[in-house]
Amino acid sequence: MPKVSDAHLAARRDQILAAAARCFARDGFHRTSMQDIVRESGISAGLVYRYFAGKDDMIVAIVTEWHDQRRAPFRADDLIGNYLGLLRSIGDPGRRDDLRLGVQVWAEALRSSQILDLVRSGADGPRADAARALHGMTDLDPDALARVFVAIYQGLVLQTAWDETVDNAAVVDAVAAIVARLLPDSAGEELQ
Amino acid sequence: MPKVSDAHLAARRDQILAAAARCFARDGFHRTSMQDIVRESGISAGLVYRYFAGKDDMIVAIVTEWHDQRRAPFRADDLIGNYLGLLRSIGDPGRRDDLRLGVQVWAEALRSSQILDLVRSGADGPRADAARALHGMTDLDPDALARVFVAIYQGLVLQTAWDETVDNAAVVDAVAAIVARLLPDSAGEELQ
Amino acid sequence: MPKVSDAHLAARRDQILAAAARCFARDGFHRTSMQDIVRESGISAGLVYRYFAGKDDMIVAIVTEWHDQRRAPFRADDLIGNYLGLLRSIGDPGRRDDLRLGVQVWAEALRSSQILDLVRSGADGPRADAARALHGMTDLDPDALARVFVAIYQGLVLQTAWDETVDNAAVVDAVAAIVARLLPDSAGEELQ
Amino acid sequence: MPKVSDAHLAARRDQILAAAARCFARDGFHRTSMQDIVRESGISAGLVYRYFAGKDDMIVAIVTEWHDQRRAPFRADDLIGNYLGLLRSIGDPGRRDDLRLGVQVWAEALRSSQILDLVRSGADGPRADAARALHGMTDLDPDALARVFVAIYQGLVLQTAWDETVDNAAVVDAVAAIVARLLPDSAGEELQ
DNA sequence: AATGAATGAGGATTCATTCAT
DNA sequence: TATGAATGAATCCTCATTCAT
Repeated sequence: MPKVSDAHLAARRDQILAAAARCFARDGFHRTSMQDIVRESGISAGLVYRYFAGKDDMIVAIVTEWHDQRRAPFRADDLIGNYLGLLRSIGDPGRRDDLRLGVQVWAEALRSSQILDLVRSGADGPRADAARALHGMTDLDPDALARVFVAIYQGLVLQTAWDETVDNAAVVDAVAAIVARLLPDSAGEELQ
Repeated sequence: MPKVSDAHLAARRDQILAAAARCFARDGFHRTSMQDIVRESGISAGLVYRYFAGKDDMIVAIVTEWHDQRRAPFRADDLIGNYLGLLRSIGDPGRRDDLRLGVQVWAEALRSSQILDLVRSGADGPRADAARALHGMTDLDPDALARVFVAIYQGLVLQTAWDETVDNAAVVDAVAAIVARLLPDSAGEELQ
Repeated sequence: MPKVSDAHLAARRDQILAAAARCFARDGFHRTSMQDIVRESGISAGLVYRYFAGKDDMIVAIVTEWHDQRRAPFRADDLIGNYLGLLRSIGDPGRRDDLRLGVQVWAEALRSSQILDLVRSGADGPRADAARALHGMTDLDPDALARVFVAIYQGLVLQTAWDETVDNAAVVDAVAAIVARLLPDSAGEELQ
Repeated sequence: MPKVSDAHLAARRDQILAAAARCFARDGFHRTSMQDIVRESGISAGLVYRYFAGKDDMIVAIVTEWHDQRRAPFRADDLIGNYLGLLRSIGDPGRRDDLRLGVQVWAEALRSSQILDLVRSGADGPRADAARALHGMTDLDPDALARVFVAIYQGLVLQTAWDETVDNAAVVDAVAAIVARLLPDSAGEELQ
């Protein structure tokens, strides 16, 4: 009976992960010490290790969660609308830490094949979906075009992480206009 | 006191920076120890500290150099040609470490305002130049459009750093086609 | 408050001690964590502390029990037979952990005066008994001879703990022969 | 040129090993912290790790050195004299820590196969030599007899480690007398 | 100029023990 | 009685940096 509820366990885990995410977003993975996370989470060092085998394990958990939250777009039927919505969400002030964390994850993927696999599995699927959808909508290479759209997303994340004053709406409008000219047929039905 | 030539000093400095760049590209800034750099450079620890005040100073030097090498494009008169050339250079296998280092720098810019300033000063100028040049070439917002082109560059760097098998030529072709449709007037004179 | 029977309490205690003995025999006292014992015993950490004040207390309990089981020989009237039986028991495969634990106890006795007292009180009495019995049976110094016989026992324990393939029977035969030559009068009546 | 002499390096290493040996003899391997060794040696933590890869490596070095110092006896032509000299040396007050360390090593050999190999390789050779030499000197099983003599040595080490008041001379005399009766032919030439 | 030995604070992780349930 | 979540001091080890040579 001292065994606490699963909800409590899950909440604790989230508490640690949230604190870790804040730390990682602020200082990067390898300038964040476990003590930092302990302080930020208000949970003792020993307990953190009951939830995560170590720092690396926590990083993997963070990245996994990060990607789980970002799966939706690129998939649905309203591809372009979803994409533009995704771009728009980059401008949400509440997502600042999210963007920063994302950039740290990108860098970490270059060091850790495990992280790279997570990042790729989160990006390759949607990109392939997008490429498939682009078939027939344009005479340009659909795979290349999908890469370009992903690149725009990534670059905008980066620029916004660096500088929150980026005029997101203007960029989204520009991208929408580009899309409209590249895929004129889709404009009527798919643009929001 | 055997005073050595300035050329010798500069060569030493480059030797250290080159070794550091390899280490940083491989392991990131904060998973690279000074010992790693000492080993990789073949230069003693003590001497490294006569060229650089510390690790942070070395990171700044690396980033400064990294941006100095990337200044040219976006400036010249043949803006679009330069841009596409820049994109194309991402596919150069010899630049792999460069791309990886770049991604690490992006992440580090989120931690260090000094690095952020360097990164911004390296990006803002060209982007402003580009925006100015785009004035009159299109009815889209030039600033937003410039951001989009920078984003494409950044995203392509990231995707290529993760996966060297990216079909760079196809992406460059797609971007060229996009540019041609967005800026039809410029096509004749500026596209390579 | 569900007061349980004394038998239950004793069984619990033995369950913990048996698990601890296995752990200690395998890893030594100070490379065995309380968690190891918790795992091995299947009893919760909290409960372990209701039976033992702490790890040191458990070690004392283990050593006490270990010596209680080893008191018989050297005392009885058939001194030599008992001694040889004791040597023979070292070869019993079922006592492997016992031997290993014994060696750990010997080492621990060098650290803890409490353990040393236990070990000595377990050894000094029998040795004195043996010395007394040897009086008149030999012209050698009885105390020294008793020490030699104890040493043979200890060394054989050690060698067998290290290497279970030791030919115990051959060693016991050799010791019996030595005894027979040293104490010829006793041979007829006392050797098994 | 800041590279110090090999003699200095060796002296440093010995300084650390000597301090470690004192600590290990006092507290055992796993109750001695690296900080203890740092304090005892007067050498900084970082430097210790330039000489030894870690605690385990230091233990191995200690055990290796310990056995190197104990190789001589059992080998020479004057087997019995050497053996008795070895027993006698156990009583040397200056070797107290040595004995204590030895007992810790015996216990550690049960945990670490690397230590066990060292211990065995230090003991098996001499024992085999002794057994060979005993062939023809007695009608008892030479291998078993060799084991008994080794056991006497080990047991005497243990008893002396526990209690420095053991009357070593009396025990050595007793053992000499036993040897004289078991191996009467050898008495004249080999006993000291 | 150049070396690399030396430092000690700081890093991740484990552990004996306690306590709310 | 019994649980196991929770603690935080202590452990092993690494690292940026300095300094005698």
